[in-house]
Parts: sequence; C-alpha cells; structure tokens
Amino acid sequence: MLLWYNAFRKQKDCEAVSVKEKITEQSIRLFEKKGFSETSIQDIVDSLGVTKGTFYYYFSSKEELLMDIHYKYIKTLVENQEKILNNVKNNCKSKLSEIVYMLIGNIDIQGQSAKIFFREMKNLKPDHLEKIIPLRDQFRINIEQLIKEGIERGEFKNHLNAPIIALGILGVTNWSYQWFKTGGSMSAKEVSDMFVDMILNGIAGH
Amino acid sequence: MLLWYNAFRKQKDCEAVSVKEKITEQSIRLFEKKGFSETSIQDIVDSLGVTKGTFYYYFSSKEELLMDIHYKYIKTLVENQEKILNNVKNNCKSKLSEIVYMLIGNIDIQGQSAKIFFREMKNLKPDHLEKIIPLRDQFRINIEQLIKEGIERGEFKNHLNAPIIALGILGVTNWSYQWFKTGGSMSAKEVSDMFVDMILNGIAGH
DNA sequence: ATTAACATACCAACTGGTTAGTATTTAAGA
DNA sequence: TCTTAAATACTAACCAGTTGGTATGTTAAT
Repeated sequence: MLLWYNAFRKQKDCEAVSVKEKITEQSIRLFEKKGFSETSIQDIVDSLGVTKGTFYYYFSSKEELLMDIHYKYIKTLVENQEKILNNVKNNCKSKLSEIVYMLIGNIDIQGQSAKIFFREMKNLKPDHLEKIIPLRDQFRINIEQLIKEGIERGEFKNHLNAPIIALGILGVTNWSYQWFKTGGSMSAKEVSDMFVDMILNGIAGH
Repeated sequence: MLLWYNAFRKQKDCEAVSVKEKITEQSIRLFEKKGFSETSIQDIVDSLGVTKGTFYYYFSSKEELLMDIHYKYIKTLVENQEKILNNVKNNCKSKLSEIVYMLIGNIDIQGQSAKIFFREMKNLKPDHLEKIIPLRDQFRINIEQLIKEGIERGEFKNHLNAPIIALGILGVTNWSYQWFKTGGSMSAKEVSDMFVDMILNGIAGH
C-alpha cells in the first residue's frame, strides 16, 4: 500500500513541473517585469493557456500567491545564511565573505524573486507580513551578530557600529540585484571578491 | 509688459504653493506609501479637495506626472553631485565623502521621491524613459570617474575595478533610503561618516 | 468677450473574485 | 471484474466595483 503510494508519488515527481509550480514560476517572471499590480491574473493564466478557475483552484487570492513567492525567497535565504554561520571551522571574515558570495551567486536563481521581494512587499496585508518581516529581520540581525562577534574576537575594528555596518553590507549586496547579470563580463565570484575586499580593507591607498 | 509679468510671477511665488505643485507633492506622498498603480487619480484629487478636471488641466496623463517626479529627483541629484565634483579645492576622498553625505542628508527632503524613483520606473513608457536613463547613468559614471581619478592620483588603491566599486558605493547609499529615518537615533552625518570610513578604510582589524 | 482655472457627469475597458458545471481519474464495494 | 461514488483538476460565464481618460459645462478675472 505504502509502496504503491510512493510509486505514484515518484511518477508525479518525475513528470514535468506541476501546474501550481508553473503558475508560480510564470508569475515571478511577470511580476518582476511588469510589477504585481500591473500584472492581472488574466495575464498569468493567458500566458500558460489555462483559465482563471485554475488559478483560484490553487491559490485563494492573488495576494496569497505573492506571499508564497516572498516566503520561499526569504526562507531559502535565511537557511543558506545559517548553514554558513553554523560552520564552526570558519572565522568571522570567512563567514562574511561566504554570505556575500552566496547572495551574489544566487542572483541567477533568485534574482527575479529578490526584485519582487524588495519592490512589492507593500502589497502584502498585515496578516501575511507577519510571516515575512521576522525572517527578513532575522537575516539582518544575523549579520549584525556576526559583526559583533568579529569585533569581540579582534577580527574587526572595535569602534564599529554593528547595526549600521550590517545595513551597509546589505546595501552593497542587495543593490547588486538591480544591475548584476549572470553571463556578463564579470562572474559572481569576481564581483563578490571585490566587494568583500572593499568591505574588509577599504579602497583608500596607503 | 515684462515688469507686469514679473509682478504677476512674484505674486504667485509668494502665494502658497500652486495647485500643480500641491498635486505633485501629494502624489509623491501617496505613490511612496501605496505605489503608483495602487494610487488612483481619484485618490489624489480627493485628498486635495479638487476634481479630476483639475488634474487633467495640469497633467496630460498619470504617467506624465510620474515622469515629472522622476525628472525632478534625478536632475537635482546630478546637479548637487556635479557641484561637489567641480569644487577644485577638494581631493577625491573628500569629494566621495561629500557625495555620500549629500545622498544620505537629502533623505528627509528627497526620500519619498527616491523610493518612487527606484521602485516605479517600470511604469514609464520608452519615450519618457529616454529622458531619465541618461541622467541616472550620468550619476553613476561620475562616481566611476571619481574613482578612476583617485586611483591615478594615488588616493585609492590601484587594483580597483572602478565600475564595480562605483556600484558598491551606490548600493550602500541607495539602500539607506530603505531604512534611514530622519530624527532617529543616528544623524545623517553620523551614518555617512561610518559608511565613508567603511568604504575608505574597511572594517578588518589590523 | 475671452480666457484661465476649475467642476460635473460620464464611459468603455478592465479588475479580482465567484459560481455552477464537467471531463477524467481514483477507490471501494458487489 | 464491473459498477459506481467521490475526489481531482479544471472551464466558461458572469459580477460588482474601479480605472484612466474625455467631453462638456461653469465662473471669475481681465
């Protein structure tokens, strides 16, 4: 019975992506390009050759879909970040370096979701925001903590204001979602190396 | 004739802001809070106690109003930037420092316009974009040039990639529009000093 | 009498969302 | 094995409300 069920599941898993996943993927593309409010449910379903009924079979509202996109994005980000932070072998500098690289390296996978995340959060109602904001804050606070730990361990200068520096670093990385294109003249590794160098050592000559 | 015209202008200048300016100011407030598409022309005119006839007397379309807001924002920014760059008394480090302070100091005046600028540009049609994009690029290229000049003069390290560093600096400053509040625990000067210190000298301990 | 600066009333198009219905697949009983 | 009830995965048609935009007044000042 269980075997049979698993065989069924396996068959489904091997198939092309589900209709719900297709709707989500296509919506990410359209929301990024045209904006959330400027994209109608009709636009989404037309581009997939289905009808609005199908949409409302899988999602209870347009806003719930937006919430889904936001949640998947920030959840993945925090998880990746905490994997890096929990690696006891690395010092604070290495951890910071890895986080910057993780953020820029993921642009080709999560870039569109990131743009939506930064731009369309105002379209979420308070109920849904309550699930998103704590994760967003967690990501920032984790960087703050990393800076503080680095100061205590002597890896970073001790006059730094950790919350402000954290926001500065987030600025550098988050802004790259606005301009970085995978496959351009610079690789994600090259760009993040330059940013890490700037953040750690500055640009002033000796 | 000219005197009469000037007297008329003077009278207008001394009056409270014109209806057109009121519409623009209120629109900036509403667009920043709710978004461009989520704010109807009805919302705008209702909040001012006028009617749609008034709106279309001053603006030919909703998009033209958005264009006006974009243009005023980026024009002012480039002008302020070039005033700083043209001051021959300062070296490159000082100029960079002043630009960072100018950007963060202006958040209370231009903060709402900035958010609209970064978020709602997709709502401009190609015709209107052509007036905005060159100015936006100019601002970035001016920073690139400043970095290059600083490298040549030995003020900045010579291994730097100027375009990437410029985008990094723009990230730090532009992102501050997302979180910096005037009247908070930190002043604009304190924040920009910390950012300039990070950009010039880095955060790594010696 | 003309014009600047508005107000009123209206429209076609589109919006998110609902509902009633249907073909197909699955599950269980006879 | 055959029948059948139920669940799945949709479709087509529709609704009430809202949108940007327009066409036609109105009024006060010159």
